[in-house]
Amino acid sequence: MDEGRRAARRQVLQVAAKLLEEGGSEAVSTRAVAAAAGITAPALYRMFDDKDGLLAELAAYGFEMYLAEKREALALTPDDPVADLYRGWDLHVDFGVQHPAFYMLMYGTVRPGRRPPAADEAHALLVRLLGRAADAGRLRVPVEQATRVILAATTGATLALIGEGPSERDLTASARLRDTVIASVTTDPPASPGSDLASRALALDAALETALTAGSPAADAGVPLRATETALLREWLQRLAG
Amino acid sequence: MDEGRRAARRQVLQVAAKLLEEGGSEAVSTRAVAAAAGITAPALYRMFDDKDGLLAELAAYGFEMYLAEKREALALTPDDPVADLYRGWDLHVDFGVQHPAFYMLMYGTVRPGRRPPAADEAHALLVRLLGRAADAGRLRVPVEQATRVILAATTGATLALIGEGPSERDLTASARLRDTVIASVTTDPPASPGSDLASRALALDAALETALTAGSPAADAGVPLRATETALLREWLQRLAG
DNA sequence: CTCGTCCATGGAACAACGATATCGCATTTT
DNA sequence: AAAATGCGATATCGTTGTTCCATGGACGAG
Repeated sequence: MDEGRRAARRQVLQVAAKLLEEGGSEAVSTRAVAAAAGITAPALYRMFDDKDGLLAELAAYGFEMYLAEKREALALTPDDPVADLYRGWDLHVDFGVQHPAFYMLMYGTVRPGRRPPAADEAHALLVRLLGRAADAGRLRVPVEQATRVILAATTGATLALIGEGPSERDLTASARLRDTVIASVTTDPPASPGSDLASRALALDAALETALTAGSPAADAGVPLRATETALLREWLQRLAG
Repeated sequence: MDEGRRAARRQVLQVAAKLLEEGGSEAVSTRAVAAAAGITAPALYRMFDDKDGLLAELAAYGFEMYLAEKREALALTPDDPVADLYRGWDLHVDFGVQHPAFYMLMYGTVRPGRRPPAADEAHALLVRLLGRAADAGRLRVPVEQATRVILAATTGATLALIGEGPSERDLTASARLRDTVIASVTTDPPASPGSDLASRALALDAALETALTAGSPAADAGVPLRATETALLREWLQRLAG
């Protein structure tokens, strides 16, 4: 009857999860969990060794919920690895603001020595996402480094959002940080040569314009071309941009 | 004799800080602090109302240390607001990894309702730094938003570094995130027209190169210039870059 | 069917914690 | 000088994490 054991554990974890979501981490005491689960304190101590053991399994339970949500939502996108990164960020932040106590338990409790082993699954999911991006040639840094950067930024943004009350919550900062960080580790989709040429030509033309009109007369001292040459150059630039 | 009160408070806070740094947050119990400070529990409860009050003032004490370090180090730079942002990031992270327990108390304890009032000083310092950058025209987003973005990214990076053991600590991720985030809210320094021209000319030349060598022969279909014209254009671009 | 052994169980208890009331003493006031 | 007042320390309360020990039931042997 080992199955009964696991079912009992799961039921205890469910009631502990309910206590955590409703009353925060302070509501999760061994006595409260045991009483709410209809068992006695020593029984709970036989299931999970410590309170730390209970909290560790509770965190694992949270990661299960998190991964279930995330996998379900990510399965919809067929194959755009970078778009999956954006969706992954938003799902992570959403989970954090909708389950703040769980999120604090899962990501906010950092102890210099301890690393929650349950977090490795979520870590692996992010690594897999980034691995697919790397396989598609859309990553400009190693997967390992991209993982660290994205994870740090995501948890920072989520914890900041949790810290603000639900009223003054400003999602634009999270969105900005998301766009910036993801753009910094990924590369743009292969653009058509024409548009790339066009933008660069326009930029060079604008730079020439400012260089020529900066200091009134004889301003072309910084431009190592004759006036006729720059004129023809700018005409070609216009044609490239067109 | 109100001064004696404040001196006593300060001494209690100092011994509490020592307990915190040596034994982590678990070592900071009202009894331990009172015993180590040579006072009794009720005396400690008269100085600070609650344990939360003690922890709040302890966090304020930490922010004092933090701001002292930061102001001292930042005073050295005369006036390059964006460089100050980089230094501010590194100082923040350094403080976090060197005082993990204090950092967790100051930045890691986020409760949906409570905001530590002592953090406002550090927040104000960052706002001041960003305000100077904005005055210098180096900010491309409002100060408020830049503050949120930088603070979230910094705390995320620092908490991640604290979470890793002191052995496998990887500072490159923090540096990469720092460069990315700061670059995303600031604008490049007004470059001299010459160097600006040079970089843009080089970029356009590279784009031309890829456009020409992309698809084997007759690749100049996307370049609306004759072969001789592109040759002369590229020569001028080289001269601009030189 | 009865008995004995083994083991999970749960009530009770221990230690430490946050927090407070009661008592004694010193100082001040009339 | 006697009463009043304010302060600090001892003792205490309720709660938490954790464990001990007696109890009771399950299960195999005779």
